[in-house]
Amino acid sequence: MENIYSDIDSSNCDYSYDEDSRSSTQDASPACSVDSSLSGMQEACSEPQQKKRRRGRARNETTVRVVKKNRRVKANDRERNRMHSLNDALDTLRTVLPAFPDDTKLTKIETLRFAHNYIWALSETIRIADQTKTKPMDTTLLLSSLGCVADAPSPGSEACSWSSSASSSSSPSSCTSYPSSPATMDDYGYLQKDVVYGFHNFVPSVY
DNA sequence: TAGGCCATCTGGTCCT
DNA sequence: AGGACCAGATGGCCTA
Repeated sequence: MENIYSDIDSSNCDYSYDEDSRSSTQDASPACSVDSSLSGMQEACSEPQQKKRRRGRARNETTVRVVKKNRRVKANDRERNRMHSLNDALDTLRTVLPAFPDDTKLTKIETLRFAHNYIWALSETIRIADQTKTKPMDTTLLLSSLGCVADAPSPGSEACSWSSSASSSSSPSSCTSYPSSPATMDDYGYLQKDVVYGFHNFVPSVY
């Protein structure tokens, strides 16, 4: 990607990033040390030799560059914080999702898909519970409604697998193909977890 | 070593 | 004008 500051005369003050260290944030250091506040950048980079030539115009150009650079650095900082907050939200989301036995951290896309399907599963649970209000709660029925085989063991057993006749109730649009879901999630390959149980069967969202 | 995931930078666009 | 949001590009790290 083109660096907007790459046209800066290196004999003057090289504000352009080192191409090799550009992407590493913390250690991404421009050739001319620039902190996020950019305070004192001009002073640190300007030299008496440069002050001599094309004084007025050069200073304007430099000022413009510094202003641009300042904005860019601030924008980068904001973007970094924005992404950090997004990651924090994902972490929070992970904490309310059932954990995998091997404690493997879900990737971002896995977290979103899992959450999506988990919500749908819980909604189905509520729906079935409402339907059977007059009867005592039946775990087997719930599991069946969630797509697990009728004789599925309790969550925690890896024997719980998708049934080919899952609930016909309305589900999120991306889940409409659940009834035709494969017996094993490996067929989708969305999540390469060896041990999947209970609600984890909902991880392989059909997108 | 290839591929997946991730963090970061960057410029464009939209919104306030 | 400046901030938020977004998507593309890039490079590092890790794993099969």
